[in-house]
Amino acid sequence: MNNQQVRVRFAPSPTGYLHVGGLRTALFNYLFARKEEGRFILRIEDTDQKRSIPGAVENLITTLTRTGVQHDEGPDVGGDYGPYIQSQRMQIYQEHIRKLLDAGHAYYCFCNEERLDKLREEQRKRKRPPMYDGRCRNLSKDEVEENLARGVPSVIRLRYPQEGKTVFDDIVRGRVAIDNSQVDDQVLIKSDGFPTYHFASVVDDHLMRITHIIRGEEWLSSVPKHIFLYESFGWEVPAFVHLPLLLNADRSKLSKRQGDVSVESYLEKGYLTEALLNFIALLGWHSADDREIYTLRELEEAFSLERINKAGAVFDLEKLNWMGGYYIRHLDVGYIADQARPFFEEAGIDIGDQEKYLKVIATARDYVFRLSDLVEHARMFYDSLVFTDEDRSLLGQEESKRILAYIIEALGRPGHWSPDDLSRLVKEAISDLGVKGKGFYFPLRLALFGSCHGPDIPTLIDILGRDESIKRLSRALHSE
RNA sequence: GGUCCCAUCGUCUAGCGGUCAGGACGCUGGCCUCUCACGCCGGAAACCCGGGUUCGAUUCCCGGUGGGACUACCA
Repeated sequence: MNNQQVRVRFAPSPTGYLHVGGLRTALFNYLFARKEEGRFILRIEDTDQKRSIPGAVENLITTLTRTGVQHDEGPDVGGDYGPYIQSQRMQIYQEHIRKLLDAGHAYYCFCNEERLDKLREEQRKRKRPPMYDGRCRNLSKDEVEENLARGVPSVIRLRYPQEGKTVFDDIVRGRVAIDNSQVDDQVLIKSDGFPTYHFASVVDDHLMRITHIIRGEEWLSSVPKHIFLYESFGWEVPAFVHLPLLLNADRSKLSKRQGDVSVESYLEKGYLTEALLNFIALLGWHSADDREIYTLRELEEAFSLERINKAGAVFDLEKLNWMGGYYIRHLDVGYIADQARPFFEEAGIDIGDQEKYLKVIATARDYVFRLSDLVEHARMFYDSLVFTDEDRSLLGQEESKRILAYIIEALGRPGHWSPDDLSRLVKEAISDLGVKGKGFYFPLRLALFGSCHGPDIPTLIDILGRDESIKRLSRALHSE
């Protein structure tokens, strides 16, 4: 497969949402494809009828697209190797299982679930690995025909060799060897006629000309089955790349129950896709230098399979938060403002004044790590302020009143107030009134912003504008 | 239980025989500043254990321990 074009795929099952581990897998596939000028394919693995959820495919595509991890071929955009939804490929699986059956690499099995359960239970009790005992492995042709004719429910199993061992090379793990005696006669076709993952993915990966299988480490131990299938068909075996798992804080495989695992939920909370992607890229991959901040485009350039880590990586929310804040502060203000707009609309805040809105975002973004938090840090620029008794007591002091009155009077004078003018005004006020430090700033900030702590006074007045500032100061002055 | 995978600060990681074991998050001290936040500067913090190989092992090999994954007619 030397000069072949690189083709990789992300093959999620449509369970309703995109798992962050899935996004990481998708991202690494995507990055490798871009880096190698190959193709990134999206394939839907919906062979489990029970787990398929309506609308899940659309949602998956929407989310993937939102993050920028864009596929070149898939159910929505098509391609030369479709259909890209497995439930629409039943014919293909039927044809291929026939070949396996004819060649003796697969066989019908009529064991029912009850017998299988009992078998496994006993094996477990005897501390033997739970595996199919091969009862139907050597059924005569007649017996099979008869059972089929009688309509006995059946599955089709892989006739996996019981001797020898399978050795293969994984790009991140190196050489891996597994004894064939450890490998089960995996079900290939379920009693409902649908293929299992193992069968469908091998057939599709071959038919779709996949060159590198990049997926989670949980698949590592089933590679021998897959290799045996490729060889049974006489197909070339693709390269394997098993990614380290994403972990909970307790180092178990990342799962819900221990926090959010759906990409949608992070997006809903207002994490920027830029931050999420950058953060996730660093879970299991790292460049040789100390660089950690990358745009998607930069990742496409820097990525390589060789620098993928072997050990699992804990999904550390703290670091994601930091990165979220970093991106909110460093990306273009206008862009951040646009991205944040839906959150303000949802909160019912009128952000019609674009100039003011931009100034608000420019200030508020110093305080947050997600878009949704921007709302809470911007509220006081839009809503009328609510004072506590303690606030009133501070505002009611003589000195506070003098300060407020002074600024009200000054702002009331005709003319335009630039931020520089406002800084000058503050300095003059301090010297004229003979009050400084917190004694000066706290009442003012409280009156304008609703809190003693926050942005500096010129910034506040500049954002609010002269009229609103005077209004707030006056209200505070008469707040008793 | 069996098989496989993995093992550097709490977390993400750099390291590919000789380094004061580097960076980032978090924590922490300071600076900036009226305050908060941002930002900047500094600090504490790691090579799982035991054998080898070697002049010398975090690094190579073996064993142990620990953790994880898989062990379905789920993917």
